[in-house]
Amino acid sequence: MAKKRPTIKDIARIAKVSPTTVSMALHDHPRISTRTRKRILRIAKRENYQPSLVARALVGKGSYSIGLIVSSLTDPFYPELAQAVEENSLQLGYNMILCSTKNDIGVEKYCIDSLRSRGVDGIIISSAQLVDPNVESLIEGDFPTVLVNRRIKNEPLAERVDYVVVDNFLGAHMLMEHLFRLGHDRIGMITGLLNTSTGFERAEGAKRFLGERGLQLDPKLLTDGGYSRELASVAARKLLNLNPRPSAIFAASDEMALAAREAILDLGLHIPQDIALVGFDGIDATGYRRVEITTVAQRRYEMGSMALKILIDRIEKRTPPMTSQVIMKPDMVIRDSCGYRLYGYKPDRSLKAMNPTHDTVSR
Amino acid sequence: MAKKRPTIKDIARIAKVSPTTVSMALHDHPRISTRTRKRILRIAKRENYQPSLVARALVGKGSYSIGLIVSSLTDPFYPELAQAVEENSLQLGYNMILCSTKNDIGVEKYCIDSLRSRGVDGIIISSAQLVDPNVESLIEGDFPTVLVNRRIKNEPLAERVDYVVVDNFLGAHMLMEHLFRLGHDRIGMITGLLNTSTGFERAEGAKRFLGERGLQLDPKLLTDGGYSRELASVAARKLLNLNPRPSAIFAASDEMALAAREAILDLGLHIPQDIALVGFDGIDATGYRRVEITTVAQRRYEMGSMALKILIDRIEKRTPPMTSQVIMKPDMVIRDSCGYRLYGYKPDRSLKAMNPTHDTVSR
DNA sequence: GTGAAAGCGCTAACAG
DNA sequence: CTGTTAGCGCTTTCAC
Repeated sequence: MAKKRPTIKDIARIAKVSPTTVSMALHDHPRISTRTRKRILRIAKRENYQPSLVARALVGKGSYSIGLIVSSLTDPFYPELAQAVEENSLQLGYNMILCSTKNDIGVEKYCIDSLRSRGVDGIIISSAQLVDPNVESLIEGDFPTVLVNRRIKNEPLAERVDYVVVDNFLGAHMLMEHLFRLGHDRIGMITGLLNTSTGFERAEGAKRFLGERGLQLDPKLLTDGGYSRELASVAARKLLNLNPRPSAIFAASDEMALAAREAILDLGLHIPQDIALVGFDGIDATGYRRVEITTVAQRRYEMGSMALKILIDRIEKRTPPMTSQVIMKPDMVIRDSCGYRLYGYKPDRSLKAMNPTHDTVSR
Repeated sequence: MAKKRPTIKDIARIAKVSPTTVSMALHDHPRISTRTRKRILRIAKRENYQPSLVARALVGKGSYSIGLIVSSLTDPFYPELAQAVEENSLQLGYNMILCSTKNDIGVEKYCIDSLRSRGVDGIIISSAQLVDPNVESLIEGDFPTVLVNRRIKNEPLAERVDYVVVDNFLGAHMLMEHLFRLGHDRIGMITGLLNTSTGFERAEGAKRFLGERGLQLDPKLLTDGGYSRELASVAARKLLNLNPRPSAIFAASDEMALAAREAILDLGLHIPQDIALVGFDGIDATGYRRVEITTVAQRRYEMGSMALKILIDRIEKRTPPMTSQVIMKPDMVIRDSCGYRLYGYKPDRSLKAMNPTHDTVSR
């Protein structure tokens, strides 16, 4: 039954001073003489005193805690992001409360409410939907919020919120161009959640690429993977049963690409000889030998660190409504799943250069 | 600047009752007439009132939050565990504060201190070391604590703490027996952290297996992988350069097995023809086609759920010092990395049966 | 049935 | 330099 820990009063009593003095000593307040401060610090340490952060939070200075909302740690995209947020939080004296929504907007609301009741100083959300009432009311209430990975669409709110995302249009474009230059015209697509910016933008990016070349996307080649392993698996099978079969599959996430890979291999088909495959995200597994899936990588740890930094700045420096929106450039990583190393690009397919790393827009 | 949310006083004022009444109405206290309760509830909802959990925590009823301490989410063993703890916590009205220690006992101390200052009602620790002063003082202070994955050794404290772990001795034994029956005598071992129960017990289990058969473990065949990808990689290379080369490698975790796999493949060797490989944990990647590593699987989600359940019971039912220690049986999953499907067991190597699922010891 | 008052642990005026 | 007082938002006796 948890022996209770000493309070500031206990220390005060032992040190024969007032709680105020103890409080100030603990905060290095100049008013307190060095001698008594030292004495108090010594006693506090001896008694194993730890100030109650809940009392501190109540009195109103902030709770030194933040919330992180993800879809699910089970999705390999998130752990590294969460790790980054956690490590950096701790570093700065904050704790991180983690919530997962499983992409359910109702759960998301519940999480946000809990977090706010808990008095967190800010929230990082990586599970936002394109139109997300929960996020909207956070912004409207001027509550310190940073979106990461997925952003919202609704103007004018979308302009007022900080975010760190990857350039999904560009990523999709790079991947499609890669496939196109390898000679693929009939590309099956397994989409992510289309009500999220990542899902929507990746699909849109792919379509635009085709559009620019006057190609149409056969609706049959568009299947819904919903960022789930299971859905992606059935989507892949659907694509593979098409006649004629697509010569390549573009999965909007590596998790789904991995599922597609199993489906392909199950049919006894070879990658890339029989069919090419690309993913999106750059999770570790795509790089394992004999897996070797071409993808577009996101620097997830960095994204988490940046999001946290932005949030803490917002909280501590009370920076004015100066929005910082970061759009990172994804890194193309070409592996064996499309046949580039085997065949190279077709000479008759033109190229367009892609470039730098990431850019920040502040205004 | 975060518009501030209504307090119980605001609601009281609007409803023209006292804060007491509001509080009781919110808690369905029988004293309050149904009519006024309804009215208050309605107003509370309209004003979007959410009780401050920090105030509630301060007043002493418990904070409805718990802490989860892991080594790092970056290690694929943990995300699922964390997800389980989080989901089930939320379900029960708790929030989860996540901390990662990177296996540093100092960081662990810092995490525990923060958590306690935050008034968490209990802590689940998956990163304990065999002798872990931080865990010890938690137990001594009778603070609700559940160990998961790794347990402590020090008697008598080790007897008094709740835990959920897998039978690492058995797991190692199963794996060794599998290799042995396939004809392997010269088995290289990449160990985990030997100052943790998992690392120690897996190594020990392997040694015992050998010992029972009158075989010695050549010290050269013992290398330290420290549960890190990088260390495991150099350990694997060391083993592979041995002359004669071991005919099999036993990695104490799947992460390390994956690293070993890369090293093996880098040398142009074939698995299992040139060398067999086994891991431990049952992470997803081991099951991908063309990866197919034989391993011993832990039900990580279930372990997380159980640990949480035990913790909450301890917190809410204030169950007396009735320790519940769960040792789960690992599940052997035979894949292609040892050649069983290719060659089968050698007839001259005897078998011993293994069995059920998990058992609970309560006393 | 309802309200007033005290207090959880801490901080921040305001006095001395 | 140090102590007294009040109050953060809520719950809980104890009166009415």
